[in-house]
Amino acid sequence: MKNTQATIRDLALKLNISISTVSRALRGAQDVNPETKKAVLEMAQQMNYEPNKVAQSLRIKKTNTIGIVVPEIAIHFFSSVISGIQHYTSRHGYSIMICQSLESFEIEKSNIQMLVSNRVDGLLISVSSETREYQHLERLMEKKIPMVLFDRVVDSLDVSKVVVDDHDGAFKAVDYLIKTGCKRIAYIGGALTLSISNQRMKGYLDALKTNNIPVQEELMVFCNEFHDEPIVATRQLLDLPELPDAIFCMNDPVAILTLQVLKQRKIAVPDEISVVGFTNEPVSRYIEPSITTVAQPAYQMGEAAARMFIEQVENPASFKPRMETLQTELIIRNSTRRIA
Amino acid sequence: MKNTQATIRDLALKLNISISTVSRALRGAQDVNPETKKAVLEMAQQMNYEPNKVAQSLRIKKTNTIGIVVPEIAIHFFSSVISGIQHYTSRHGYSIMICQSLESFEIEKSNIQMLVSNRVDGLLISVSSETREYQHLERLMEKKIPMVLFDRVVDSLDVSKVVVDDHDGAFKAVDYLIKTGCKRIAYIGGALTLSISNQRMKGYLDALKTNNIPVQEELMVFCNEFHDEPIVATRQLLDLPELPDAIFCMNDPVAILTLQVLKQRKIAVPDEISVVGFTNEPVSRYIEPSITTVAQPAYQMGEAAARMFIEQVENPASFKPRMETLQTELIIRNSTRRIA
DNA sequence: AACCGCATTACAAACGGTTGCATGACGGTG
DNA sequence: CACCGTCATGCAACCGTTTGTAATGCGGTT
Repeated sequence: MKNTQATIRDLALKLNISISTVSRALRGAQDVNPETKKAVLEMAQQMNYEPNKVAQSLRIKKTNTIGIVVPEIAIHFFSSVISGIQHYTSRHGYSIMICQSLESFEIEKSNIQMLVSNRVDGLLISVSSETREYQHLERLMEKKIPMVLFDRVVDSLDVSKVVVDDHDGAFKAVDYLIKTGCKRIAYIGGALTLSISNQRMKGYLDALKTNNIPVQEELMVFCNEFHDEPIVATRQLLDLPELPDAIFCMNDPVAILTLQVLKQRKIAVPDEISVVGFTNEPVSRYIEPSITTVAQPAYQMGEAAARMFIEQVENPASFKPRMETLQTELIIRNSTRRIA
Repeated sequence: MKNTQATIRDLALKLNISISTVSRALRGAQDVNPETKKAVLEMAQQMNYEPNKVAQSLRIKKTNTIGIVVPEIAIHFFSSVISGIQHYTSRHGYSIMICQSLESFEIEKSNIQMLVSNRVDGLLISVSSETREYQHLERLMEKKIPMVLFDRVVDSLDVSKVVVDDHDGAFKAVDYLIKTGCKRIAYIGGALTLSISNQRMKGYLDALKTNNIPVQEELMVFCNEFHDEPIVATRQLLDLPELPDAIFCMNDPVAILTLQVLKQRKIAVPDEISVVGFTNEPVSRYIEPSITTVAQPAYQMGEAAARMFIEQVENPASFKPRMETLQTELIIRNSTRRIA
């Protein structure tokens, strides 16, 4: 943003024509003499002119920038989603501005405020695990700022969403565990305020029900964060009078911690206890034992969210919020027994 | 960017005072009556006013946005660097705009152009592996746009840089291998156009030299990408008349591929061949065997780059480009033998 | 010669802020 | 009473574009 940057006015001065003509020439308008146009383009090239998007944005009231809020960028799942978003939006001329909430509600709010202040054309958001009020999102809706929620969505809001079929993913995982002969299947989940936690738990419960296995309250534990609590949770399960024969973890990081505790206690996986994760983080493939997990199509989720967003901005009148559900895939590895 | 957003003019109208007074009140200027100020702030609150940063940026010629270009966001190392950058810059009021080059020179150029067009206050760049001309960066320097290169830097340019002591890291790794008794140590590296490849190779060579081990050309192979070529490279090494007793890989992904080939060929690690990686990706800790690797302080690198950048923008006159070198740490795991 | 239509170009007003300078009111001073 | 400094506020220009509308020139008609 230095004075070294040429402006449209500089070009006009040099060529001795008006600013508006230069502007029209640059954007290839119809009613400008081919020769003038040529001269302008050459001069632009020569003076190394770069259009000032800030001025453009102000004038046309559109920044061609989209704001993204994720809990943490360094989590593989989210950076993959972002990749997907970027792949799609960049081809439509959008830049992206990224913020991390670091799972803090306050930071999430200020992130959004900042993005709105920067007049992004819309927002793609995955809410923090701390978020349980939604006025900040409702305000966006009032202001008619296009928004798409992904992965960590808010059920009660009538906005566009892209999610994974968490219920089905969990169901498939637990159903598989049962087919391998497991009967006492435990569940380590997240706070039920998060829709995904809820869905995964329901999938777990439904799989039990479908297979006529009674639900045991003692086999269900919940964590608010996924660094320390899962360790406590696992120990709690292992201290039960009767051991579980499988543990379904709500995501891979939890599964990894669970495996560590099992290793410490010298419990054989999968012979004594099977473990299943969720997400298919790259690690889960390489860890010993490799983890059976429910793969989420992160990149595709990003693309889908981006697609919905673009539809929405290009067609604000006719667009109706909708929810898109992506399917998961159960990836069978070595932390579970084989089907007999 | 809808008409639903209140402007400073709307506030002025409502309060029946001038635009400039509102502006001054909002930014807490000195010479505005406390009461007026209070009224303005209240009205702003009430009307849900959000300053338009686009207009601000245009006027003050500063966007408080910084552009980042990385090869790929979904690589843990880079997303960690970005985390570090964001942590530091957000506290200084900067937003970040992120682009991925996907290791393509052309995309890298267009990324940079786009960011310049958006008038970011500066750029933090890690160049693509394809990049071997630097006019696009030189142009930035001519335009006096602050820039900091990190990790994948360009030696020949006189700009600020943050790197890891690749030479030392490689040296420590190879030296350790030698201390564990290895004598025929192979190296799988990247294209020497990348400064980091170069430095790591030199570290390898110097470690051999220091320990009076002759360099064998046949033990050094180079890859242009890290998905398929490392597999070929490893096989090539294993087909030598005399097997190596260690392989030093230029990064963890290569090490993982190497381990796979070794597993296929049923060669015991580390008993027959030791393997060392570089970067300390999270996977390398969990894979079997866990990989001895040279840890790079990614997050700190981001912070350092951000710090240098801020210094530069806040103090453009006195700032001199400099290079900051961060130290690595050798993390010993199970892919190498113990020191006797 | 006056007029018209057409292609091309210039003018000027926005967009939403910031900021130097002028203005006005007011109390104090000589 | 004229003058002055201070405080608070308003005016207007500006940032770099876009765009509706007016102006210009010109060849062709009547």
